[in-house]
Amino acid sequence: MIVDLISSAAVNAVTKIFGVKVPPAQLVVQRTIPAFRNQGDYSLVVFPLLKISRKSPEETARLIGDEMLRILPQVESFGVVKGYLNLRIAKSFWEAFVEENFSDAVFGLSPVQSGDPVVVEYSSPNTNKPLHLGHIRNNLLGYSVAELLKASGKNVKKVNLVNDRGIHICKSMLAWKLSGKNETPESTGKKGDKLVGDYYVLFDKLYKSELQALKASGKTDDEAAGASTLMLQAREMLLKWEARDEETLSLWQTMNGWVYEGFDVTYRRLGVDFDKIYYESQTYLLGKEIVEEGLQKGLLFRKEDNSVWIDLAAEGLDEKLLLRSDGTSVYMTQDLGTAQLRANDFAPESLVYVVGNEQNYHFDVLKLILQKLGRPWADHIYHLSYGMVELPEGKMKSREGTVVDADDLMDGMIATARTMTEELGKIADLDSAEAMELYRMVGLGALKYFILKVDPKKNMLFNPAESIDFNGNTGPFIQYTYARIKSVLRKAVLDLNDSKVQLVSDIHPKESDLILSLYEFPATVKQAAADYSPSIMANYLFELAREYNTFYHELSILKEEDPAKRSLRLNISRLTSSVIKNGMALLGIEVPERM
RNA sequence: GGUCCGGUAGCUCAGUUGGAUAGAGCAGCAGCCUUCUAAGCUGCGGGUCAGGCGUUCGAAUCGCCUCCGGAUCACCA
Repeated sequence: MIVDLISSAAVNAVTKIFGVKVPPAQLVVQRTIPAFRNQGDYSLVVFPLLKISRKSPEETARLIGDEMLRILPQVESFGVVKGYLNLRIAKSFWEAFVEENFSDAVFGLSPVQSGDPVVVEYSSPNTNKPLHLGHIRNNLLGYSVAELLKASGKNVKKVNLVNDRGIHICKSMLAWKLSGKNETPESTGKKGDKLVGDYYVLFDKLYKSELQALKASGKTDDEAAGASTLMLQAREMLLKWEARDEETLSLWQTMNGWVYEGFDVTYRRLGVDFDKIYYESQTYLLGKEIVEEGLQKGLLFRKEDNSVWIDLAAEGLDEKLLLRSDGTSVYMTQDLGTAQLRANDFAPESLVYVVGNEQNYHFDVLKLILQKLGRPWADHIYHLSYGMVELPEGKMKSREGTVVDADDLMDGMIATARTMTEELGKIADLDSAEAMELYRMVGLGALKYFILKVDPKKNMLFNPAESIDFNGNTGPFIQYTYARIKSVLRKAVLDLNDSKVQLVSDIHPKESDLILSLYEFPATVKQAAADYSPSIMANYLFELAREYNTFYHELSILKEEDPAKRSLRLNISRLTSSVIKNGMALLGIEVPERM
């Protein structure tokens, strides 16, 4: 990297001039701000060196600049503003960069390594609840982070953990049994996950009216809850399930099967996938074994009522329950089992959990328990904690019907993309299948970009009343830029073989801005992966597209007379297109050849 | 109350390990299609970076305090 070259050359220069070897960390090299781009491309901040040089900032910068010019052939000239040494990188360096990479279809992407895998868990749905906007954020983040890690050279395994058992699942089963009239996805035409979700809601409704009736007959809240026959039946059903009762298991399998079919449809549309799917019904028993192990090691303790706990007061946390008094497992028990299973399955380098920030405490505890149990891999558990998606009136609540359904939202985005595209009327010659494909790409591109451009750890706002934009800092803007480049490239087939880039004249500022940005793509991939932050990639791509558009507007490409310039611009265009395509793919966003 | 995370333009958001005059988009106003795709480009207006104190040559960024918002502290998941 040129930044590293500059940095180490500066260290040598300082050593030579002032006789002091400074740590490279003290030297800040950054892209020159637009106001001084006439002086250089990268800037060295010399303020930290004043104590050593004991000269004015300008004088210090000049001395270092002179020496840099001598020892670093990539530096062509320099300028000084206050304590900033602005270095102009030689034209030949950029020419060589473009020439080397313009046709590299995987520029900036590292080949996947075969080392120990990074296991990324995301999605993790509850089979009672159809996917909503919050899940969309989770899925997009998880998918994108996994792709970014791959692109930075990691061996990545994407896994999903399905929350398929427990009292809540019994509730929807019970409601269906009591008043389902044998409805199926086929008989109703409903998506399986929606059908089951409806029964979950129905249970809640029936339960509430039962409570109402009990309270009307003079019972207190607690008494009513205790007397509820519905809740009693749900508990009985859970016991039957744990006892492997055939009829219960069969209903459970049938209804979960409907849900999985429904989820698959949504996952496919979202474009996310998994290498392995775990089910809590298959991990909770292992969790119980781990609790047993903890008891034997004296790490956990049993209360008089038979419940099992861990005391984390020394770590500043509370006592935490690991097994109920009736011996059944809780959330934490299952997650212990799941983590162990994953460690057994993959011998992973690290375990990444994409889970909302409401569970920060849970993951602190999970990691701590596993560490105390002596699992060395527990040190490499990382909770990628992301913020909630809020509506103008606050958090989404399934109970209050304020959730934004994932399928509905995607339908809406695609419909808007269609309206918009038809109004613009540029693709009248596409057949209907191609057109539908374009609407899908653009609609989903807008949605995905809207979500991924925000820093994961921050809460974000979604206002259903204002539709997601298609202009400005949006997915479609970047897709449009791609389609625009491809249009130029289609018309330039012959010129593209001309791969030699040798300019007689200077590089235009718009060209060098763009090249500079392209040059930074590989580092951006690494940065985004290291920070688990797709938003870094999203914002980079927006800047790149914006720079391309100003470049496109100010300079002609195909009509440029000078063949060397034409060739350079075409090659820059081609490289920009592949960076956009590859970068967007890391966000799970497709780009159209035309739009 | 304890712990954690936020607070940047009217709105939605960027802002790398502290670096130059804090940036985009939307909304508003004014321009640009007989010329490679106008989902674009150019310009204008818009800021006490919640507030205060401190560290530093230099603070939106680091530390302390205060205010505001959110999450969490369940024999729910």
